[in-house]
This record gives sequence, structure tokens and C-alpha cells, in this order.
Amino acid sequence: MKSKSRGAEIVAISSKLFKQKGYTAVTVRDIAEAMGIKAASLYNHISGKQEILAETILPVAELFYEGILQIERSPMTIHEKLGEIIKQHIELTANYYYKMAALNNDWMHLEGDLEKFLCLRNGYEEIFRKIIRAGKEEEILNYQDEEVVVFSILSTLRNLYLWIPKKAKLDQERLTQNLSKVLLDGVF
Amino acid sequence: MKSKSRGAEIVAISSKLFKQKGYTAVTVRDIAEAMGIKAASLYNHISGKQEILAETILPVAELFYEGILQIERSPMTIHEKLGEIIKQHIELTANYYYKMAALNNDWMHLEGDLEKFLCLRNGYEEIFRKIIRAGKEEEILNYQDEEVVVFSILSTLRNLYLWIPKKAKLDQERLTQNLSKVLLDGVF
DNA sequence: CTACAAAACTAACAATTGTTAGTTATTGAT
DNA sequence: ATCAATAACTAACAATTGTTAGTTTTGTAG
Repeated sequence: MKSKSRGAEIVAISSKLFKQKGYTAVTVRDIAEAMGIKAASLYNHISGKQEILAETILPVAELFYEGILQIERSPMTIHEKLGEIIKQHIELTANYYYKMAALNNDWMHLEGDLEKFLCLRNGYEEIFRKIIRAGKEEEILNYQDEEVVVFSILSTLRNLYLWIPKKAKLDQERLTQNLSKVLLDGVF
Repeated sequence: MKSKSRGAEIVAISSKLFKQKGYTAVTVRDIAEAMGIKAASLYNHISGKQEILAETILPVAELFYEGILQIERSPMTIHEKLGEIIKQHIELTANYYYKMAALNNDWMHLEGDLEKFLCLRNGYEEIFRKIIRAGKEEEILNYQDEEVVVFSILSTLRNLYLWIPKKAKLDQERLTQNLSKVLLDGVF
């Protein structure tokens, strides 16, 4: 990334396009047109299409990982930790929902940084699972199958990017409360 | 689709590739190689790449829609209906998880049949929402925000395709019970 | 064995892809 | 006003894309 602000602009516009059609279906000419310049001019600011993808995905993946690390180490109760995890997902998704689409759907097209991404993703899931497990051991949570719980909560949180943009009206605090209630307490 | 069984083979193999990389990143030469033939030979059986995508997505989308129509019309309680919806998702996903990936991630690349797909998808969601709403009106379900409930349950069900292949050991009936419990009753 | 249909092949096409080279315009500090 | 850096441009490239035309192989029914 040669310049700073112009490069970030390219990443921002690209992630919008990635959300619509996916990384592979977006051409550098699409990106250039959305920027109002010619395709070749992009290369004054970026080293290639791959760099755009990496810059779209990795910084956000790192925010998620650092966030859950912080939560894990803090002296909160299990209940509070789960609430904070949900809150972090909502906050980060509200700030980066275009990039979240690539993070969810286009990570497999990372070339140089695929391994690093998988470390972050697996690390995140591991910590989340550890908290869910501790909840059962402390007899705070009650479930049959750990995998089902981890899968269903993470599925919902990872899909927030599809949904949050439409619900900007519902403020984040209320959404955090409502979603926590549904995910943790159920609806019956 | 000129022949029947060979065309279905192409669709089956293609959907496996679509799950790994997405429709756009899979070339007809990739598909041909996976079939053990040359790219041009595919065109003895299909009219084009688009037809493969449509044949991957639409039949399964129709199964989902017809299934939920059946459930809606049946004389079950709300509780039973929701259980049946979860069960249908698990069964169809277990049978078609490769195709489910395209249904979730590549539907926007449909050209001729995009509108038809969107009707099926929106119709499905509408019926599901109606059942959730009826549950509250009959004071069987208890939640703050209808949209949050619809979103979180459908997110989990739509992500099953990422997860069911690994859990073939856990039989479908037990999974249906466990998932229903987690989604509807929560974990606290 | 022959004949015919089904299904594979080779070769090529036009269009599109990401990227590079070389050049011109724009901008901001001295 | 000058100079250097920044950022745009035009033109072209090699590779890859989906697809077509024409030909040969394969398999099966008479």
C-alpha cells in the first residue's frame, strides 16, 4: 500500500462491491469505475487486487481476535462475557459491514495471508468455545451438545452483516439486549 | 439440459466446486477436469455455465418452499410447526449440502432465474415470519422483537450447510432435538 | 457387421482478466 | 515560478474466460 488515505478509499469502495458480488466477480475495472478513475491508476496506490482483499479482511479479523482476547482475560462472569461478545459483534459489524461480507465469504481467496487469517479465525472460535464450556462446568449454562450451541450462536453473529444495515434505526444497545435474550434465553 | 443422468452428474460435481470457491471462481475447465473430460465436451449435456447454476439452486429452493407451504397448511401447533421447519432444514441440508452453499452464496449470479429464486426465498421468509408472529399472538412464544427472532433462527438454519457435513455421526433426529432446544429454549 | 446416436475430442474464437510501461497532468512547498 | 512528488492517463501485454465448429471415438440395437 503506497499511499495511505487513497489506499483506504480503494479498500472501502472495493468492499462495498465485494459485498454485492463477491471478490472474484469484481474486476479491477469495476473498482476503478466506482472510484472515478481508470484501472491502471489503481496501481499507484495498491500492489494488486490481492492486497485489496487482504486489507479488507485482515484488520477486521484482528479486531475481533483482540477483542475476544480482552474479554477472555477480564474478570467478568460467564454471563457478562457472552454479553460482551455479542456486543462486540454488533459494534464491529455496525462499523464494518461491507468488510464483514468479505470476511465471511471471500477469505478463501486470500493467497499470501490465508494462513494468518485461519489462525485468527480458529483462535477466535477456540476462545468462544472455551467460554461456552466453562459455562456448563460452572453450571451456569445448560445444554446437551456444546458444538450445537457454539455453531448456532456463531452462525447468528456472523450473519449480522446481512441484517444490521437495514436496522440502523434500532439502536445498538437495544439490539444487544434483544439479541442476547433470544440467543441465550430462547423464545419459549 | 440435453441428457438427464450425465447432466445431473455435472451439476453434482459443479456444486462441490462451488462450495469450495464460489460460482465465479470455478471455471468450466475446472468442472470438466473434475469430470475427467474436456471443457468443450460439457456442452453435449448442458447449454452453458448458467444452466449449471440454475439447476444447482432452483430445485432445492423449490423443495424448501413447498416444504414450508405444507407445514403452514397442516393442523400442527406452533411448537410442532417450528420443530418441523427445523427438521426440514436439517434433512434437506443433509441431502444437499453442496448445493446449499450455492443457494446461500451464489444466488445473485443467477441471470434468467433470479426473479424466480427471489420469489421462493421471500415467500419462504414470509411464511416463517407469519408463524413466528402467530406464536406471539397466541402467547406461546415470548420475545421483544420479531425481526431479531426471525433473523437469528434463519441465520442458524441457513448456515447448517457449513456444519452438517462434519457431524454426520450425530444422527439427524438427535440433531433436530438439540438444535430445537437451543434455538427455541436457549441455554440459560 | 453395420449403422446410428451419444459423447468425447481438437482447435480455435472473441471477450475479459490483472497487470505493466511509459507519459502527462495535478498539486503543494520553497 | 519552479521543482518534485503524487496521481492520473493511454496503450498494450499475456493469460484466462465461456463458448462454438467440426471431427472422431464409443457403445448399442438391428
